[in-house]
Order: sequence, then structure tokens, then C-alpha cells
Amino acid sequence: MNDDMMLNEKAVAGGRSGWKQDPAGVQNNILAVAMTEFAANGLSGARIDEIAAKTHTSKRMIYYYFGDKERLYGRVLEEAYRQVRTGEEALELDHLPPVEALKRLAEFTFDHHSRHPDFIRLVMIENIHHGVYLEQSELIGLLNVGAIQKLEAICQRGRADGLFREDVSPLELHWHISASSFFNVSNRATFSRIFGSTLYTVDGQRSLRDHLVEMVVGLALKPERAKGRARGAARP
Amino acid sequence: MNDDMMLNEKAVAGGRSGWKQDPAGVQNNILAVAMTEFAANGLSGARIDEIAAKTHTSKRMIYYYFGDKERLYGRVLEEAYRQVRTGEEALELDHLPPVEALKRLAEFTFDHHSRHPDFIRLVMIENIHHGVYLEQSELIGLLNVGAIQKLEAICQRGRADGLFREDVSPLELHWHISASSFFNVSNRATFSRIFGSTLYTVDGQRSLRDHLVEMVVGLALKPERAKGRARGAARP
DNA sequence: GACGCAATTAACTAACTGGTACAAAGTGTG
DNA sequence: CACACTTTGTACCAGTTAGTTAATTGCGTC
Repeated sequence: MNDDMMLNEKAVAGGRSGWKQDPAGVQNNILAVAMTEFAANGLSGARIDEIAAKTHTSKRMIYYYFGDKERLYGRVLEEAYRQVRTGEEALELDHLPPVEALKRLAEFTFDHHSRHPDFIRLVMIENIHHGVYLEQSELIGLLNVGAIQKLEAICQRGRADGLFREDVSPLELHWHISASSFFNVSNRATFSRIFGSTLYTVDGQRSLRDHLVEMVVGLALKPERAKGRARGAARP
Repeated sequence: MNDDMMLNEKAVAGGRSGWKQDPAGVQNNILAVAMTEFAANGLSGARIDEIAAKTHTSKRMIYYYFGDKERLYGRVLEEAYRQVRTGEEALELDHLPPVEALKRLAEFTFDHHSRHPDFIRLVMIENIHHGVYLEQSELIGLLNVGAIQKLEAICQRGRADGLFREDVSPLELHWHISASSFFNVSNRATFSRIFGSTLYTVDGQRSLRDHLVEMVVGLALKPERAKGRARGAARP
């Protein structure tokens, strides 16, 4: 599997006269368009003809390169995961003290999800399908192995410093951070239609994010270390 | 609008010989089947013929009672919201002190969402559609007015007692509770396929729920009142 | 400069799917 | 018991959609 397509911009290959051989570019172009369409309409809702029309190439090429609709969707899903995970790798936290690192990670996740609504939508769609296409991809499995490694490292340092609780796993912390960050994007439509959009203003979003960080840090820290936080009785 | 259908079990009306007139029953039967199908396959993924086949009546009747696919979906959505909201009304919290009430509410929401995966899936699907069908229903608007009233009452009492922070709104508390409770069901497929299912065992779920409650209570309480919890400096 | 092969296009098809026409059968009421 | 109305089953249609057939065009290379 050496298909290193990065969705670059040279995916033209559609100039009627004088086209260049650029299979990778064409495939990337198809993937990019398909990602938008699948994210917007779902697997069964997306139309191959519509995808083809928005591509610089033709429907025949979609089948030429990707076989059928489902495999195209699978490739789109992989590409989406790769893009998002790649964007996460930039984050460097090892130089920060554990609590700061955890804060940064939570903030980053919240913002990162917010910046990638199409990815969120694809994951929503994939969950509607019970994750069967995700399971078929071994690439995604590999990508996600590293997803909580940052958090595990932070927790390890935090525990070593005697700051973090032992009974809250990195996985669970990741779950809580993901839940809020994901829900913030996935349920924006229904939530704001029902309860108004105050939480989706700039101030509302900052508040949600700050409080998420606060809660996660509060959960990770030992009661006696949590700046006075104690769960049993107030005993400083 | 006096369509009080409760999805009862007397929706048979299919006995070849000697049928009874039971329009409400037939409609409920259609709605129940359609809810399952839409929740399973989405709006465009669900098949009218498939719904009809699983009904005790025929496709003709679906169109007779509901007009077309989209209106059927809209009615299903309304029915789902009604069922869930009705189930919430049973919860009685006024007799509990604010902190206890908040705990109970969070726990209940977590469990309640967990018990209604089809509702969650319908909301997911509705979010894929940007909530346009939800917007068309004035019934759902009415139903949801009361959704955070319980929480508002709790917060009012909590503030009156000098326990709750002023800068955390009931709406935001509701958002945090909903986020985790919703995500827990909506993303179970992808999350467990990527990270394993430890968090979806009985113990894992209890842990998630307990920590959610802990975080929400911690967020709601004033720093100095939060059993020693302080954000600025540890000053009990 | 021509030949093999990758890349491309457009028209076509077979199946599916939402929706309908129409007639038959049952219900209840006077 | 007959008449008006409701309810249901069968067969059908027209538009859509995933997927294909087969011929064409351009590229690189010897």
C-alpha cells in the first residue's frame, strides 16, 4: 500500500485538450469531492453521478479507480482519518508539565474537531452503519493506535509526579474529551434549533471549551492534589 | 392535533378474514416499524417497501396515512421525541437537595439515553440532515421547552443556597450532560472498534457515568463550596 | 514515428424505488 | 338491508441510480 495521496491541488487532469497523465491527482480529486458529498449526504444519500459531475473527471474514472460506491466510501473514510490524525501529530506536549499538557490536549481536541466538521460527519455516518467500513480498514486501525499515546504519556508523567489519580484511565480521559468535542460538532444542528445558538457563539464556545478543560483536569487530578479538591469530605 | 397514539400493541388489523377498523392502531404499527427502519438505515437508506413488508398492513396504507416518505420520517421523529420526553417526565427531583438532584438528573440522562438507542440514532440522522425536519415540527419545539426546566429549577435552588456558581448556566450543564450521554450511544460502534470495548462493559459504563456525575457536580459547585475544590489557588 | 497500454469519454442498461390507479371488500348507520 | 364512506390489496409506472460496454484518445518508449 504505497498510495501516498495528499489531496494536493494539482488534481486537475480535466483540461479537454492536452491532458496530463496524473492518476494520483485524479484519484485525489475524486476522493476530495467524494468526501464532501458523503459527508453532506451520507453513504446512501450521496449520488455517484453528483460526485462525478463535481469532479474534474468522469464517472467512469470513479469505477476505474475505486471499483464501486462502497469501496470509494471506505477510501474516503480512510483519507479523512489520515488527514485528521496527521493534523494531530503536530501537537508537541512532552516539554510541558502534565497538567498543562492535559489542558493543551483537551483544548486542541476541542478546536481540532471544530475545524473538521466533515470528518465528524463521516464518523457520524460510519456509526450509523455500525462501523462496518471502518472495521474493514486496517489503515485506520494503525492510525488510531497513536491516538491516545500522547495522553498515555501525559498520564504516566502525571502519576509519576503523584498528581494524577490511578483510577482514571487515559482511555477514559480520552473518551470524555472526545465526547464533548465530538458532540459539539455533531449535534450542533439539533441542539441549536431546540435550545438556541447561545452556546455556538464565540463566547459560548469558549465557555464550553474552558469548562471542558476544567472538568477533565479536575477528573484527572488526585483529590488532595487538585488545588484543594476533595471528594469525601472537605479536608485541606 | 389530537393524535394521541401511544404505539400500543393492539396494532394488528391484518387478519385476512374479519378485520377491525383500527386506524390509530395501524398508524402506530407503521410508525413503530418505520422508526426501527429509519433508525437502522437513515432517511435515504430506509426503504418504503421494506417498512411496508414488516408492517401488518400494506405500502398503500403508508401513503394513505402519511403522504410520503419524508412526512413519515417527520412523524417518526416526533414520535421518538415524544416517547423519550414522556419517559423523562417521571423523574421527580424537587424533594432532593440541589446537589443530589443534579447527580440524579445526570445519572438518569446517561441511563435513559443508553436505553433508547433508536432515538439517539434518529437524532444522529437528523443532524446529518442539519435538523431541517426537526425544525418543521412545532410539536418538538413544545416538547423541548420542558427539557431543561428541571435543571433550571435545580440551579435556582442551588444558587439560592449559595452552593452553585453563577457563571455556569443550566443550559451549559445540560449540554455537558447531553454530550457525554449522547456520545456514549452514538459513537459506540467506532469507539469500541478502535479502542476496544472496555468502556462498554458494565464496569466501564458505571465508571463513565460516575465520573460524568463527578465532573458535572464539580462544574456546578462554587470553588469554595465544592468540598475544597478551588480553581485559583488552594484556599479552603 | 508507430505501437502497446494507460487513461478517458459517452451512451447504455438493468434493477430499484418512491409513488399511484383502481377496484374490491368491510363498516356502520339510517 | 342498502348506501356512503373507510380501508385494503394488486398491479403498475416513471424517474432514478449504480454499474457496464465498447470505442477513443493521448502518452511514453523503442
